[in-house]
Amino acid sequence: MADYNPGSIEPKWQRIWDEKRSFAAPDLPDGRGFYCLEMLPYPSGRIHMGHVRNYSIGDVVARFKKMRGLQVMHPMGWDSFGMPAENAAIQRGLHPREWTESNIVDMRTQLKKMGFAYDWSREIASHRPDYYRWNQWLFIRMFERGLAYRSLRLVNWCPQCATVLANEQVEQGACWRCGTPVVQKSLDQWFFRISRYADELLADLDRMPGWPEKVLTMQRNWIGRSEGAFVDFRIAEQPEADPIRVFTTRIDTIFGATFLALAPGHPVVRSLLEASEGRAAAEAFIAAERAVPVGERLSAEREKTGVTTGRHAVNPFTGEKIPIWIANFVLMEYGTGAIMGVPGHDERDAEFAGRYGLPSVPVIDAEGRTIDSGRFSGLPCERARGVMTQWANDNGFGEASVQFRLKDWGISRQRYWGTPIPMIHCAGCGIVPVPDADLPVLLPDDVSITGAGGSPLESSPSFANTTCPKCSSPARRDTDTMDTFVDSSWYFYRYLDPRNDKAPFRPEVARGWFPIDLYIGGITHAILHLMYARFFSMVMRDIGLGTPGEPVANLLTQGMVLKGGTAMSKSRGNVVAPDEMIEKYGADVTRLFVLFAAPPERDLEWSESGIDGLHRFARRAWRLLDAHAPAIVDAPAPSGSGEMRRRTHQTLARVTDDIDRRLHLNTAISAIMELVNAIYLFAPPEEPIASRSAEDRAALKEALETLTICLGPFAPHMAEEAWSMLGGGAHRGLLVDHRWPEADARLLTLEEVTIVVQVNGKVRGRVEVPQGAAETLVMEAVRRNERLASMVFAGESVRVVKTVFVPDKLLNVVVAP
RNA sequence: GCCGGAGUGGCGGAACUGGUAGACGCAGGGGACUCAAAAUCCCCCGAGGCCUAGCCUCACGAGGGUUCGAAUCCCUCCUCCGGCACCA
Repeated sequence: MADYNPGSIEPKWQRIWDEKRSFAAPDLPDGRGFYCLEMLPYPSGRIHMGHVRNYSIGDVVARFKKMRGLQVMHPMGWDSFGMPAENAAIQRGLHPREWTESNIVDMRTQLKKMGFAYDWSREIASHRPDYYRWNQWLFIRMFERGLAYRSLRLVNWCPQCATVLANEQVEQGACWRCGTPVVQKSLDQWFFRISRYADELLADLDRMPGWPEKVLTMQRNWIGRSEGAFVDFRIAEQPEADPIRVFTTRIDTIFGATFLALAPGHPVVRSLLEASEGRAAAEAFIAAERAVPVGERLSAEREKTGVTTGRHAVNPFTGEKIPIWIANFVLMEYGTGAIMGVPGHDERDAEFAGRYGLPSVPVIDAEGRTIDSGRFSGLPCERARGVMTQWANDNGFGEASVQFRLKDWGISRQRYWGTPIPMIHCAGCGIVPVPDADLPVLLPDDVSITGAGGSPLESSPSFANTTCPKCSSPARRDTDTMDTFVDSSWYFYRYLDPRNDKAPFRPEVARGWFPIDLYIGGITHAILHLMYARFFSMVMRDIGLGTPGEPVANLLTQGMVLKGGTAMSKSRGNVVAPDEMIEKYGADVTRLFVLFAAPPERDLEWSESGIDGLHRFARRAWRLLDAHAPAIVDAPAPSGSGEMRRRTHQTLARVTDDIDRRLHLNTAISAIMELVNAIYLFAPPEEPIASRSAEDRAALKEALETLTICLGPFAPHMAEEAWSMLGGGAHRGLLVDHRWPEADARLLTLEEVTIVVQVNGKVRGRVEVPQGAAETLVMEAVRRNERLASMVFAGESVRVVKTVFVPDKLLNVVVAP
């Protein structure tokens, strides 16, 4: 008799799994592979409860699939480039590399203490040259295909972080990291042409049943496809100049256009204003707009203001001259930066027109047909759009067009702790990629990291100064680094071939393991990371790396771990440290709690009494196993069909289905709890089992073994210890290598079943009948039941209208007075 | 505003394909063991009512509908959470 002591059994089994390389995955699966992936952590220093939850969910699935006989790929690594390392360097004078490496050591130790079944031989870390070298290699391949390009662009600039932010990193006009309002700045930047894949990224979403609807919707919104048309408006005062092109989704309302509006940054503005008396006022307006931070500029609440140019556009459909305005609500970033204003059918245009006294002309009637639209009058809107677009096309002043909200991905960062962009700027040759043979371009060490603006790499002469690979004359390296989202966009391929120094990975391993069977991570990555990961997979496919277009077959977005209703965070002081929980309860109980307290996709409220409950359960299960194991080690296989056996197989069936099909890990655990309760009643630990019948002992052995197997994925250490006790010692194989059994279907059904009897749909009683009994037999039983019979067969007063019979479950008798 | 998700006991949550609403756990109550306590084990635990060994009525955000039967399907509405949002 030994108390449940996780402090001793957990390290013991962790060591044994490690020594036996229990979780090593083959480079290539033999056709029965399962890739179970969890989002890799940033090595901030400590594992938090969110990690524990995320990785516990994945670990249950990985261990279960392995026991099911699949070859499981379950790797772990580090998303180890990023700003916190630089901040630590500034604050503590540590080199980002030292800080990062030491955090990795600490966090790896913590993960190992949780007993996660990772193949640690595949561990990767994105800050190491053998990883980021392939970021550079991929960048150059993308450059060669026009997928990486340089462009001077107004960018989102965070004054606090002194860096450029992608649109995706701007949240309500503020920096996603520090919350500082973002401003506009014009900078030469590298971009990835994700827009080239917009159609594919969108279309695939309709064929991804393994992703949550929520995420699919978020991605659809983000891509923001809209169908419409370009229409060219000539400038009345400058008939020889290029016309102004607008984008509209409502060409059917063009007869109601009463003005044309340009974004303040539209390139035509300059020539338009030449010799215009409104020039001074217009330029003042444009200058004022430029000073407005991006976030404020894009806010829908902002008042719509503008200024007239004094020029006019000619509506190609009507020949009418309409005034050209510059308006703050027209965005250069979307469409053509120019719109036609239709106050009659667009709220924003109406607001603007109202302010400046521009007319409003309705051109759609109540039935949704065009009116006062010349030869196009009387058509339903939808049809009018097609006809009018065609007409514009035929006459050379327009064409159908599809616009996307999705912008190309700006990846240049003026930071130190990231992948150096492998490009060289030569005065004679222009922009030249670093030859593959010279990769990786290493991050230099002679850099002072101050946190001031600009790229830290510029402060390293040894880095910045180089020679042109083409002409050998002195040249300068690009001193920006890549957005760290690049690192995490393809890491899951590198796990498959982590030490390959010839290529990012071999195409055959990607083909063999992909797509990822289950990817688990936070909903916070629903857009950014998961969109980029899809994009990269498509790009790598097109480069010929053997990747599928869609890398992830099934996605699980797990909820947050809350305390007191809010996310755990240092600033709120409501953080529960996983270490302390392991110390106090052990890894198994910690795992059980985070899995039991809520279904995986929902938020989970941390509760001290809740974890106590799971601790109680673990000890309870342990007492049973510990008390009975010696007496039933040699028990034979059971042959009967008693209640204990039925409960055992029922539990096995439920747990199997809950993990395999439903991913309802909380109900799987509750099923195991029910089995423990049932075994307690069948064979309390304090009553010796030796005096019971052989069949009882056999049934108990089966129950305890099944309990142990079911506990395996959830509380693996305790289960492994119990497994060795039930096998009479360590000489039987490990539980992690044991085959997960099938429930015996014959034992799942009862000989006698309880049929619910309803009268007019209300439950009125129950009758016992043999399993599979026909309706007539059930009716007989009802007739024998005094109470039910009085309701159903009360002579003249009631009449049975019909019956509804569900075999082995329910009989509904419909009666009328 | 548009799009998604969700509303079930004191609490976390079950109820999968329309078929006994509240599994399992927490909190609470009672009992057993104990000199006592802790630990442990067993039982009770939605609300109201009555002719109180039992039975009835109500109850799954609100209201309607479909159905023999609805937490589950349909319609309308309310609330909360999340995403997008001057995107033409």
